[in-house]
Amino acid sequence: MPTKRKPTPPRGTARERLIAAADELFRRDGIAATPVDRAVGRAGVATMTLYHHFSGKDGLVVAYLEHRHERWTRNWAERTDAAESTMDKALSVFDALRAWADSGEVERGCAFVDAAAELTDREHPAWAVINRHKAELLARLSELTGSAEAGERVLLLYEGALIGLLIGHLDDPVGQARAAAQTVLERAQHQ
Amino acid sequence: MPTKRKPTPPRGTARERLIAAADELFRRDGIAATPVDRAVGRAGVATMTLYHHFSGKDGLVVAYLEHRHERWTRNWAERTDAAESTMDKALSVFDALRAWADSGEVERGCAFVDAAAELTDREHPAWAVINRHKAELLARLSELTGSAEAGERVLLLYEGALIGLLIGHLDDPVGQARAAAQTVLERAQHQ
DNA sequence: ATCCTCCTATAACGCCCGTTCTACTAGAAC
DNA sequence: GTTCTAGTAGAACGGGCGTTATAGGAGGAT
Repeated sequence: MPTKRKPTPPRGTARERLIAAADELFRRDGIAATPVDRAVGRAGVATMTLYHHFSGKDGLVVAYLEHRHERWTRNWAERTDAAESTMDKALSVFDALRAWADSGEVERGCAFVDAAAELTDREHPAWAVINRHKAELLARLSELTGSAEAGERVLLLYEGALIGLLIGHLDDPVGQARAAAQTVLERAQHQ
Repeated sequence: MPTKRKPTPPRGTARERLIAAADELFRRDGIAATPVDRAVGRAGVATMTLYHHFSGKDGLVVAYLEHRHERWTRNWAERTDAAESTMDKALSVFDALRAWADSGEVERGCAFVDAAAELTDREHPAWAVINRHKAELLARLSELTGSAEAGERVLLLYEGALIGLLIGHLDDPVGQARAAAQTVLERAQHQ
């Protein structure tokens, strides 16, 4: 167990710094457009260190997406817990998204949508993470809304909001999506 | 005016064949992952021909997106014209999308979303086409639904359906989005 | 017949990228 | 103090890509 190895780029193990650098660069510039050397330089480690910790660039991409998934899941769960009514819990995904967006994390939309668009080869190991992320999202939304159909429709609005954030052609995609979702849910329970 | 130059890859001018090849390859494999030589080979023209007709790969990307935009606009307009009620006209974007998807054009979602995710540099000339496409989409939807807000909400559902088609984690994203949009529009007019 | 335009064919240039090799270093564990 | 682990540094390999240069051919227009 190492106490501290290299204080140059201050905190964390080499592995953590690599993931943090990938998180920043893959998100901002895209996966294909980010050479491993740039991520390695940003993390302040040697090139070989990447290959000691991951299978290669693909492995780093997988770790990056898993890291995103964990952070997002945690962020969303906090919002769900903070909500009081059943309706607010079902809509908490939009509150989490707004907080995410306000913190500047989403200038470029959703990491998983971007990755899905970029990695056209479905055999790429990252697709397993993408599929898992979206499946868990749908499962949780179905649970919170009380029906698979309602969960699916809220998910559609959530993903529409993500595109709105990516392209930036709408004033307030998250607010509009939340309002539309509320309408959809009210209709679902009045019936 | 040439009558016919080269019958090897049967039809169209060199320019048209280049765009057709780009349309196929950029869509299937992604823009960055498609080398110009492959598009050139698919079109059955010489490499230099690409540079006679376009400013380079970027120019071909722009032409590719413009071509997509025109085809989509035509396809959608046909569905709108075929619809009878105001409601069906407002929802015709989903019928157009379903026809598009059934014809196998959308195995990988929306060309504009993919391009937006891939081209992280907003200065890329393709972004002008992306912005124009989404702006026209929103304007037409607002016109058909009768309000900017309703248009925006239908657009969110449309884009959610696109992501559903890209990732393939939903059974029937287009049908669910259409049904949710109908709910949203009914609520909008009862109020 | 000559010109002009469009297109072809091939090769090359310069650059970037993912990965690997080799040899080395510094601290922790024992 | 020796051993082990994790990391470092730098160079190199093999391959791919966008673009350009050169030289030439084929067909309609005049």
